[in-house]
Amino acid sequence: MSRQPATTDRRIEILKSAAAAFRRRGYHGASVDEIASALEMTKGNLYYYFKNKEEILFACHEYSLGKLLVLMDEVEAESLSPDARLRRLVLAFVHLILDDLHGTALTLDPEALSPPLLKRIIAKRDRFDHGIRTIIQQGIDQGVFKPGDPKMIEFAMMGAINWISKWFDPNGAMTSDQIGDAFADYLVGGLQQ
Amino acid sequence: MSRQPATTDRRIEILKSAAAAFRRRGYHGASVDEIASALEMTKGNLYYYFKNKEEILFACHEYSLGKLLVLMDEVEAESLSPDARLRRLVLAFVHLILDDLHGTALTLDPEALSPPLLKRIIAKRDRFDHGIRTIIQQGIDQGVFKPGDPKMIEFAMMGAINWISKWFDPNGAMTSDQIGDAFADYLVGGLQQ
DNA sequence: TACGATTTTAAACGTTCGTTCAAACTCGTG
DNA sequence: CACGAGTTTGAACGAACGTTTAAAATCGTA
Repeated sequence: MSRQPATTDRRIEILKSAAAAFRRRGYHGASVDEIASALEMTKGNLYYYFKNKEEILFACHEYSLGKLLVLMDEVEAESLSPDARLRRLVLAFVHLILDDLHGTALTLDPEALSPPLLKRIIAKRDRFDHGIRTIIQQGIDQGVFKPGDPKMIEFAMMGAINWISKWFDPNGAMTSDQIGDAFADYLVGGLQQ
Repeated sequence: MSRQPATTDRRIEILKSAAAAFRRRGYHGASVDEIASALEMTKGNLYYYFKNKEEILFACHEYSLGKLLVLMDEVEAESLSPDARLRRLVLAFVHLILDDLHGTALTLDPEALSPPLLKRIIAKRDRFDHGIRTIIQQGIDQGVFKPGDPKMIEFAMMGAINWISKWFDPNGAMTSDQIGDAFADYLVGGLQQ
């Protein structure tokens, strides 16, 4: 286990501050100065760690999607029935979004990225989407899920989960555990026949 | 039936152009000039119809929410069972978003509004949320829906539907009819026991 | 046609923002 | 202590943007 260089830590701090700012105001609404000030650094200093603002947004997406795909790989490695597998993914996804990414997931407007960077993000997201869809299709094929269009169902599920960041209140009554359970019950339970 | 003044028509055209721009680039990412150019008018001219950019965003939200609440009132006036009523609302909601508002609904970042305007938007949105939740609660009480937290279920439903604007492609294979049916099947059908 | 109200224009403004850069500072190591 | 690489600063820039404004154009109507 080699220690990662100090700049990596700093880069991650910047990403967290940037993600928070982007979440609050959107990519164009958040200023570079705002991201830097939250870390008590000057905005010029950010450019020692990142080439420009767009690269920061890109890194945010890479970070989130990376975690998501690791999650997917882990769950795929387990031998579970489609419904158990889907439930585990929903729970883990909700927890990842709320506890780790603090509401940030696929919500940080990717359209703000220039085409070449956007393409790379979409490619990763597609891998995740495809994984979910495959599980749904398997569930339908095996008769544990009601018949339906896996693509539409997956879009609905992902929308429901991604939307959480719009209403979640860390100081509110609902914990991420409760939200995860409620969502799994509704989104996966509703699929079972 | 009195004809509405010409300025009203022009205002609506502006709102449509603005909504499209806001949808593409977000409120801060879309420029006033972009909104005006699409209508072949100068940006200065916009200020004859609206006080400022924020008022345009506010009017977009008022317009959308107004339609949503009219919808809700219409459905409430019909005497239907909770499941039929919820299904009708989901279908109408999907159609409203896709056919009429062209993907715009509660997605146009409301957080960009200043507190006083935001408050008015939230108040309207709450009325709609409450209406949906009431139907879900009635369904649970009457035993046609599985037990669950109406608030979480409503958040999940609204998230799924609002998210449609992120992936919908007007030139794609899915029509708004098909999407509506698929969503109603999954979101309402999954609730029935 | 002529008048007044409505609508549009084009230029200018003040500000904010992303980015650059040369100089200054920090800190571990020889 | 001295050196040099790594890091931070603060000021400056050019461009983009929202908004204002006075003048011009348009249009309905008498």
